[in-house]
Amino acid sequence: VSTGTASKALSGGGQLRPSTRQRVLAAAEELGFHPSPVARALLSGRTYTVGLLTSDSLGRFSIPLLLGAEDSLATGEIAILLCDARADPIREQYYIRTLLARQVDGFIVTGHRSDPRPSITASLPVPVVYAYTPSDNPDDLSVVPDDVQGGRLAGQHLIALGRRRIAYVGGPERYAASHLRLRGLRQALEPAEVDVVGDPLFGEWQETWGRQAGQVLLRSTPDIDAVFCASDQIARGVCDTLRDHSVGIPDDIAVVGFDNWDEMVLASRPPLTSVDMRLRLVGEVAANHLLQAIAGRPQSGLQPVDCGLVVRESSVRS
Amino acid sequence: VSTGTASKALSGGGQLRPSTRQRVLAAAEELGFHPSPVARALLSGRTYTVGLLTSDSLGRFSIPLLLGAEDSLATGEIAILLCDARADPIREQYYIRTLLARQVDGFIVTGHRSDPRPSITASLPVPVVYAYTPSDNPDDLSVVPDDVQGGRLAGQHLIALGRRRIAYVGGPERYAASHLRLRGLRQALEPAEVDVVGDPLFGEWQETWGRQAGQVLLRSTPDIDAVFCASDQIARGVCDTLRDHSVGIPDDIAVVGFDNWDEMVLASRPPLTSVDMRLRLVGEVAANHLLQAIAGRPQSGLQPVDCGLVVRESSVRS
DNA sequence: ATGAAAGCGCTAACAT
DNA sequence: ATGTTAGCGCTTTCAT
Repeated sequence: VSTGTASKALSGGGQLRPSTRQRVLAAAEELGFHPSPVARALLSGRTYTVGLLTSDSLGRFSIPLLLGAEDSLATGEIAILLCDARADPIREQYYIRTLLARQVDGFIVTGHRSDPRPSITASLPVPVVYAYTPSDNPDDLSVVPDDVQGGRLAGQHLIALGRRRIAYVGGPERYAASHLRLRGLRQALEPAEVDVVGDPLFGEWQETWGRQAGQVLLRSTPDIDAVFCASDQIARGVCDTLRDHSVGIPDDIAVVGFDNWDEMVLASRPPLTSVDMRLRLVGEVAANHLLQAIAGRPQSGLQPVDCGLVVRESSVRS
Repeated sequence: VSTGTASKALSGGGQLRPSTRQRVLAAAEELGFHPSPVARALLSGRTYTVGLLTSDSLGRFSIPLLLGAEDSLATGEIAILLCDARADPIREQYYIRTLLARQVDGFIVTGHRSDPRPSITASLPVPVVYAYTPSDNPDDLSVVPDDVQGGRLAGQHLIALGRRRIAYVGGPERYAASHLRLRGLRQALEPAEVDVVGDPLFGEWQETWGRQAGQVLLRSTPDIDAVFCASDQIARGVCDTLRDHSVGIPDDIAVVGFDNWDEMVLASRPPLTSVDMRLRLVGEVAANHLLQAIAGRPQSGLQPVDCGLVVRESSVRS
C-alpha cells in the first residue's frame, strides 16, 4: 500500500490486482480521502479552474450567462474564478495577470453590451471564449445571442397575427443591437411585402424613452397596429403611454418587447410578449466550447444562439 | 543567484546585500516572473482564494454584494471562487466539498432572502461569513442590512415632511423583512405620537401587489398622506394606482419605497424616494471580516449595516 | 503487481 | 550574505 500504488488505484491506471484496487478504494472512502487539486495542479499544470472576466460590471445579463456557464463547467469539475474589471482596462490587465499566475485553464470573457470588445486572445497562452459581448477579432470564438433572428421572431409573430402596420422603437443608435433587431424585423416583414411604418425611432433603453416614443408614435403614425421595441423597458413605456391615451393593447396595437426580463414583462399592463435571448444557453454553449478548446479542439468565429419568443397578453388577448 | 536567494529577495525576507536584492528584483521584472500561487499554496496550505457560496440563485441583490466583496478581497490579492447551489442542499454540500478540496481560505455565504439560513460553519475547518442572508446560529458572523433602521429612515423622512397619517404596505408576511421594516417605521412615528394608519398590509414583493394594495388603501384609508412600501416594486405599483385615480404624488400622498433599485425608482412616475440597503458595503464589510477571521481574528454575531435614504420626487416635489 | 524515487515550483531551515 | 537541501502531495517512470 505505497503512495504510488494508491495513486494508480484511485486514478484507475496502472497494472493492479483487482483486490488491491478494491482495498485502496475502500480505505480512501473510509478516510474521506480526496486527492489535493493543488498538488495535482503543481504537477500537471492544469488547475481545473477558468477565469470569468467581465469587462463591465456584472449586470442583469451576466447572471443567467454565468449560471449557464457554471452548469456546464461544474460537470467537468471545473470551478470559476470571478473577476469584474469594472470597465477599467488597467484593472482588466491586472486581473488577466492574476488569473494567468493562478494558472487558469481558460477564460470566458463577457460584458454588458452586445457590441464587440477588444480581443485579448493574442496575449494569452490559454483558450478564450467570448460570451454575449463578442471579440472584435473574427478569428476568436464568440458566442452571442442572435439579435437578427430575435427581431425576425418578433416580426413573424406580428405578421402571423395579421398585423401589417408595424413600427419599431430601438434603443440608442450607437448600439449594434438596435440595428440588428430592426434588421430581423424587416426580414420578417419582407414576405408580407410591407416595411416598418414611419422612421425607426432610436433613443435609450429605459422606460422614460419608451414613454416618449409612445407619444411620438401616436402623433406621427397613429394608424399602426403593432410596435416592436428593442427592450422590455421601452415596450413597457410604450404600453404606459398607449394606456394613458386609452389605446387598446393588443386590440388596437400589439406590443412586443425584447429581453424577457421577468420583473418588467410581468409588471407591465398588459404583460409583455417578449423575445428571450436565452442567456443561460449562451453561457452553457460558451462553457462547452471552452472545455473543447482546453481539450485541444478549439473552434472559432461568431456562434449565434437562437432567441426564443414568449407570448403574453400584449400581443395576444388571453 | 540561487533559487533560495531569489526567493528571499522577492519576499523581502532574509539577510541580503541590498545590491543583490536589487539585481534579483530587476531580473524578475525583466523576465516577467511571478511566483506560482499554486506551488506556494502547496507549501503553505493557503490558496488566497475564498469560496462565495450562494444558496439561492444569484439574484439582483447578490451582485452589488459580490462586487463589494470582490473590491475588498482583491486588495488582499484574494480571488473568488463562485458557486451557486441553486437552493439545492445536495448541490450545496457538493460545492462545499469541492471548495474545501481546493483549499479555499474561507467562505462567504449569501442568498436571496434576509431570513436566516442553516449554518454550515460547524462542519468547516475554515472561517465563514454570512452576508445578506444571516446564519441561524447567532455565534456565526452575519453581515446584514439593518431593516429596522431602514424603516426608521423612511419614517423619519416622512415625519420631517410633516406627514402624520402614514400607511404601510409590506411584502409577504412570512418574510422577516416585511415585519422589521414596519417596526422601524413605527419607531420613527413614536416620537410624533402617531401610529401606522389602518392595518399594515402584507402581500407579495411585486408591482401587481402594489397596485392591489393601492386600491385597498384608497378604499379603506383614503385620508392618508403617506405610504411606506417594503419594496420599490410595491411602491411603484401603489403610485400607478394612485395616479390612475388622479391622486397627487407627493402633494396628496407621499410614497417611499425600499431597495433603491435603479430601473424601478427611475421609471416610476414620479421617481421614487427609496431606502438603499448599501449591499455593496455589506459585501465589503463581510469580506473584511472574513480577511480578519482568516488572519486569526474572528468575530461573531449579527453585524447590521446601516441603510441610506435617497430622496426623489415621490416624497419631495422637485 | 507492487515499491522506490524523482520532480512539479516554491520556501524555510540549515550549511557554508 | 549566499548556496544547498528537504519537503509540501501528488503522479509517473523505472526497478524489483
